[in-house]
Amino acid sequence: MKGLISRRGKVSKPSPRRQEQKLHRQAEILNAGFEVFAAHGYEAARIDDVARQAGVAKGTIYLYFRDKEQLFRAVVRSLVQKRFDAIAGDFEGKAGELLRELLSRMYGQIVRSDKVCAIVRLLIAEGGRFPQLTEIYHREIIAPGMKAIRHVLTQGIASGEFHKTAAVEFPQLLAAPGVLAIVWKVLHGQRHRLDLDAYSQAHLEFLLDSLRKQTV
Amino acid sequence: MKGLISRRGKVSKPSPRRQEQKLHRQAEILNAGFEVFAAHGYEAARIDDVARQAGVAKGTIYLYFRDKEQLFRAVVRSLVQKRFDAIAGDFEGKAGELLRELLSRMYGQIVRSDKVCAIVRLLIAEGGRFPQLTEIYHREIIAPGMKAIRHVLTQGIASGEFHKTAAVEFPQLLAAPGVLAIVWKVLHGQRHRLDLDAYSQAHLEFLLDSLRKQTV
Amino acid sequence: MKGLISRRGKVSKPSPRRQEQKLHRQAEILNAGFEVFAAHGYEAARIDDVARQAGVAKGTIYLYFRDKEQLFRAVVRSLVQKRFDAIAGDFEGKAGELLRELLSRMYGQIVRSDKVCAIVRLLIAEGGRFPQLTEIYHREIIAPGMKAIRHVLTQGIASGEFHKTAAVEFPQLLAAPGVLAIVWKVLHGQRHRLDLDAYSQAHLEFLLDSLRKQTV
Amino acid sequence: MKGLISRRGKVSKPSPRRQEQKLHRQAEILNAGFEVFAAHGYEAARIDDVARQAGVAKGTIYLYFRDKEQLFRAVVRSLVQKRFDAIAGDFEGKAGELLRELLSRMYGQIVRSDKVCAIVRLLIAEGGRFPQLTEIYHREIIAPGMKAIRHVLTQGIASGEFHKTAAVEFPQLLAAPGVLAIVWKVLHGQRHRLDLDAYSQAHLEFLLDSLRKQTV
DNA sequence: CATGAATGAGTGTTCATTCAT
DNA sequence: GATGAATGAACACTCATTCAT
Repeated sequence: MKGLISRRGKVSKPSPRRQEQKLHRQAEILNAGFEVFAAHGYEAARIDDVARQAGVAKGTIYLYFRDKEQLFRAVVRSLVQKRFDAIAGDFEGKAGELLRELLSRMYGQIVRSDKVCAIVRLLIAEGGRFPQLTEIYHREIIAPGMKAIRHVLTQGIASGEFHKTAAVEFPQLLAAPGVLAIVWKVLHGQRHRLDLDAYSQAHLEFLLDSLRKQTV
Repeated sequence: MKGLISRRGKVSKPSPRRQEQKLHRQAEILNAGFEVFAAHGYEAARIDDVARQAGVAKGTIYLYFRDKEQLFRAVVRSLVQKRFDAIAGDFEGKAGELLRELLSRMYGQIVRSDKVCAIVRLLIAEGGRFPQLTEIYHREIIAPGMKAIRHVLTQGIASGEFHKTAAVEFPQLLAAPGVLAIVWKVLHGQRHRLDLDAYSQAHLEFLLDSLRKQTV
Repeated sequence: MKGLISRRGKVSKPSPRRQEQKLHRQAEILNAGFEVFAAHGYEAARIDDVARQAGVAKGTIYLYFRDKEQLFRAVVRSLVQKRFDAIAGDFEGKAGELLRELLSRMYGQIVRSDKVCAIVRLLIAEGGRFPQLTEIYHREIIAPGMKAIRHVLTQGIASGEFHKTAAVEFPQLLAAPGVLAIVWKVLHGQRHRLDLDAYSQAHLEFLLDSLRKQTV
Repeated sequence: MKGLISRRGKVSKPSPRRQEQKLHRQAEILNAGFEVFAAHGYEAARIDDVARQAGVAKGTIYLYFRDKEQLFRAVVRSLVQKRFDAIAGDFEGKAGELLRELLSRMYGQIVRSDKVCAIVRLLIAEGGRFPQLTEIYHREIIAPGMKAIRHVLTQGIASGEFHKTAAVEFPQLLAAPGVLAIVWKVLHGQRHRLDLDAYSQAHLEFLLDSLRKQTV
């Protein structure tokens, strides 16, 4: 009830205009927070920088988030929510085609995204401090992703296109080159750039070599 | 001879005893530094903690390293030097056996090592701040590792055991599941433990499925 | 108009009230800084002491001055600005009177001032580290002072009251006893106090003896 | 008695050789101390630098001086002892000649000496912290110097060469330009160099103008 | 609501002093 | 005696957090 009744006794109307502005401002702070946290990591990130980046005063941050830690959590959570919806789409057609489509999305929307790379770095760097965040990430992204891979595989096996494979147990084996590519980008950035087109193509071939039944 | 006789005629005795102790001290500080940096990352690491962990006074650290940054660099460099010598061993025998051996070492000595995982986390987390360090890592570890993989593949292809594969261009495809396992450990630690025995076994089967010529 | 309207449309109010307080704060810090630097010298001065003396928290100092050095520079500069305006006044009348007036001001406003003595000590002590500061002091105080002396002398010579003197070349000769008195105060403080009234009187007589034409 | 009997019960002979070396080393430390203290002041001086400059280990300093403060005191005292003996010589001849000689020595041996300037700076800078040191300086240097000046003046007056002057009461008036010259050197060092030859010449003329009886 | 000046606990670093060798 | 490695108290400076305006 707190806050619903103003000091003057009038019913406080959140004023949709205001409400909107508030959300907008919160979003701006979250964006700014992401940029700063991604650039420097949790400890090295300065609230001052977040505020400047967001175009608000330092104190304003504290109107929206209790402290630095809550800001960080909110930033990471906000990132999870938007991501990877695209992949959730269902696949139809031959298993080989599905696989191609899956990889295409994986590289196109995940590996290539600088934002995703930044998120991954952040999670790896700060995961120890904030295990719940990686938990969210696992639940929302990793598990569904593995489920999708497993789905394609079982479908391919059922249709006779693929032979039985240990990858059903460990869908990670299929996704691993994508993960490596992200880590590679994060670690070697500009200096040893991976040719992602060729790499993803090789990845697909490699998978099909492994999965397809001998067509003798 | 330089330095043996001081300007004042005093015999300068580096005193092998002292010298030894100094190296030992330095090693202790590096170890302590690794633990603290690995646990908290560069920024959040406290020199105080490193000192306590090493069993020396805070000031002592600065007798061995100019500042926190130099300590960190030294820590990371010291880790690179010791690692991964084992893998450099040469392989003889059938390509399939080589591959099995390679994976066995990869999982046994790298993926399973908590220390390696900590190093990887550290490099990913702080690589942006210290690009030279990841560069060293690339030169000393990644590049030789990729060369070893490529060697096994070309040998297998030459002997007719393996068919041609895009993995010769991108040896990363072979190693990727190992990298993923490390990242997995780093991210999900205890909570979603990967059964490494089964995983590595699946990895090997998956690779052989992909690489071996159809034996009809 | 710059800055009145912020990017977000918020009216930025420098708030004259705030502005004023800020200047007042700054002045307080400068005063405190002077006392502490004067008492201990640059190196031995503690920012903590300056803060306590100024009645603010340590961090506040750094809102107004980048670091200890900038604070010190600002302190010294602030001292130069206020000083010695009085002397700049123009003199009328007989040269002998002018001289008496000049000395009177010199002793009354400069030599007697504990603050001036402190400044001189500070400049002598720290001049090596901050040459620009003594440069300012030379430009703003010394050079004008010498000009004033020279003016009195040439006027006296022109009017036939004084004979030609080497002091026109070196006005320092006239001011020297004042400088000595300051150094004396700084060095011997309480212990061998100089009777400034008698001393300045002797100084005047000595000068007139030297400058006046023999009246046979 | 302490130290006279060695542990072995033999009478300990200080061994003149050793004794000598010890004094020599002490002297070297004092010299080094002076250079470092003169260059940086008491607080900013580093014992480390003194040791390096003296060519001994840091710990050795503490074999000769209890702590930094005692070292500083010893340095300053050692400087006083050697100085200004020359001036103590007695003067014979006409008062005007005596004065010329006095000034010649003052400028030649005091004002021109970089070492003296450094000492003066040191005394002014640190006198507040070490009043006893300036006291020594006053007793050993200033007072005798003033006595010498007074002597010349009274002799000149007695011989009828000089008329009565307030400078007998305040011999500082005679020496002041020398003090100013030192302060000038200390403050303006290279940037506004004083032509000491012309300056001292002007000083002499100025004094004689003031002191000599009208020779009409 | 928003601001940004103020706070002060906390950190990296220095350096006088000690002491085992 | 001489050394220089080790110590730890002390200090400049930072930055998350608060709060008067």
